[in-house]
Amino acid sequence: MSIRSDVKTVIHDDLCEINLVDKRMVKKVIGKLEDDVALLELADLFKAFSDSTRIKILRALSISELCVCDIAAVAGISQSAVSHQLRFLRMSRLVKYRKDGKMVYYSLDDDHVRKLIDQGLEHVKEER
Amino acid sequence: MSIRSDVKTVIHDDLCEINLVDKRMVKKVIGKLEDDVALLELADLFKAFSDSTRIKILRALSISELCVCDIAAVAGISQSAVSHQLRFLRMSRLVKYRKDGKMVYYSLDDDHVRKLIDQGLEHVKEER
DNA sequence: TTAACATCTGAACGTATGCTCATATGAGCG
DNA sequence: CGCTCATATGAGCATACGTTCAGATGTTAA
Repeated sequence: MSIRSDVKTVIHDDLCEINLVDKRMVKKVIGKLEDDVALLELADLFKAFSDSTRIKILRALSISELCVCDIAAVAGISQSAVSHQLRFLRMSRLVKYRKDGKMVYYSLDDDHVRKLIDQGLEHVKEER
Repeated sequence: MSIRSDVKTVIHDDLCEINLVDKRMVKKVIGKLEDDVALLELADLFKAFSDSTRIKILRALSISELCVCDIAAVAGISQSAVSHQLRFLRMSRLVKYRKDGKMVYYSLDDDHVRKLIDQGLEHVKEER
């Protein structure tokens, strides 16, 4: 019930008071900012790209559709690890798959994925 | 010294032998794939975007330069947490800063960062 | 100099993450 | 049917990560 007077605290709801340097700009930024759910989804999207195994898989699939064991060969990791990561990518809707007998072939679900990887690679390459 | 006969094992160096379904395609993909270091850097780049606090900070900075305490206000988290994440982003060379007295103002280091966020947002918004 | 303030930093702690290992499922084949 | 192969999955474990807390640093102003 009491009003917090802790210096470090900023009450977020109504943008008050304490410790704000440029109140107007803070309001403006909060106004433009996407809602928390969207930003969480955005973070989760990038999370899919943030592991070296997964990015290798995604990059490989951006070159060609591949079956699970060939993905493992390309990425140089165990089939089990690949399978776990593919599940992650499937659930993130970044890859799709088709079954052919006992084989399962994976490919990118969406061209955005390719674009994101390309954009990222561009940045990485510039940093050299 | 002994040659592994474990079925699950694929010797990566010379693309051999066991469990490869489409040997030609595997070779082709490996040929096109960036080297491990580049892919690791790529994963690290995306890692910077993969946390909801960091993406919030980056997105806020893509709207306007802000000082630390205003970032904390916008993101709704403690100044200390912000500071730790800013260090991360600084070391990833995604943000730059200028000092003005005791204040420190952060902004995006590079337009690629903005592009990546925009591209990601586009994907997220389409998924609805 | 002292006080107040903005920011930074290290340690500690709980949680999330990615791997391995063992095993399950499910298709093709003899 | 029973075997093999391709893939999937659950448990367990070690490591990585993000936060908080306490305190350090550095700047401004009285």
